[in-house]
Amino acid sequence: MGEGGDFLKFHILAILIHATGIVYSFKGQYEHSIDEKGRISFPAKMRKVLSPSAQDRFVIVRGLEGCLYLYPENEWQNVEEALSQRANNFSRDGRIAKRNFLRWAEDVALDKQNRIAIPTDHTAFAGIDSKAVFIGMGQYIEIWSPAKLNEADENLDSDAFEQIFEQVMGGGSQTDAD
Amino acid sequence: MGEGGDFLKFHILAILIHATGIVYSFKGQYEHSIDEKGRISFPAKMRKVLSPSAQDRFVIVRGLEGCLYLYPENEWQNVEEALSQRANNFSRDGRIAKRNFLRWAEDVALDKQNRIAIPTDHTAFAGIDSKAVFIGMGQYIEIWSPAKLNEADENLDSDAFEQIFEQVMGGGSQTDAD
DNA sequence: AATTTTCTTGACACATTGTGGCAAATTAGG
DNA sequence: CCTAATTTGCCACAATGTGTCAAGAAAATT
Repeated sequence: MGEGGDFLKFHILAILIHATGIVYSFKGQYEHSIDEKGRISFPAKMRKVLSPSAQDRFVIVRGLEGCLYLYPENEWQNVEEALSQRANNFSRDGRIAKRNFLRWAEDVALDKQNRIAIPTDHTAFAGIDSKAVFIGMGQYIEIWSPAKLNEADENLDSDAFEQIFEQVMGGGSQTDAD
Repeated sequence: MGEGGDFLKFHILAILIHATGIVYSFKGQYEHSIDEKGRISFPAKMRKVLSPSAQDRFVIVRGLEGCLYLYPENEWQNVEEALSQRANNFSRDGRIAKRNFLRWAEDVALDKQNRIAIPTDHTAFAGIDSKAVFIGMGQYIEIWSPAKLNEADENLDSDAFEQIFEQVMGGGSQTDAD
């Protein structure tokens, strides 16, 4: 009952939020377990940050350093735009770049229990078996195997980190102007 | 399906998608096997992205780097337009390009089991025998022999690729409301 | 501290997809 | 015509993907 009505409400809300320029961003870290079919529940706190225009749909893609990137549908459009600007089909390098982006990109969606099914290609690539870590990265989310994440942490040069930290935090005042 | 609410949902969704400019495009990679008659099943996830105006019909043509290009019918029209414009502007090279593109173009269509029959000319050209790989490239699809694809991968300059990757993936955050 | 609500996850059932084998239909050649 | 070769369609099985339910854990509320 009233499903159509709720749906309509939902999208009117989406339009309003879009119009008023409210932008949420992902943050925090959450470790969840994956079932044998590759399904993992999406962190509730991240779901609250999801723009309704994403419609609970994502694109998952191979990332750098052996992790996966999860883009809400609405954000992914920006990626595709950037991609078509950077990588045109008329140059060989452009085609190669485009191919190697898109070939590892797939649509995923939240199910009724708020889980996403990570394709087996991607779990294999990221070395994920029974557990995975979601890390909020602002406009997108990284998904890591706990083991690989530890490795990456160990490789972190803490001096370099402090430097970056200071640079970013020092300039923070102008970032929120919309 | 076939319920009133779903019908409504579908059409509201269609309108929203149109309004927000969401354009589906092919992505992902799928390896399927070919039977001895050259038939290969079209990836289900790509079928979901197909515009109804394509009517399950495609044009298959020799591509660059030894692979095949598969264009949905509706998209092929744009290709022909672009071709005739280029042919006019750059007379001799344009004519050659046009001729060598069109002469290897053939119509294919999904059969009732959602397979396409790749002409033997084309499988021979692409070096495809028992397996083939579909790669979504946005507006069209590439079809590769697994062996040739591996070769092509080896030509990928991974440093250059990471650079492009960062540019494209990072570009999402700054974009304002449309 | 007790109760309610939400979240996570295991378990199960069912739907879809990919593929091989085989039959029917169509085409081509003698 | 009749036969051979090719194309197209159909069925069935296995594997995978998807949907649902419900128990337990965690968090929030009273």
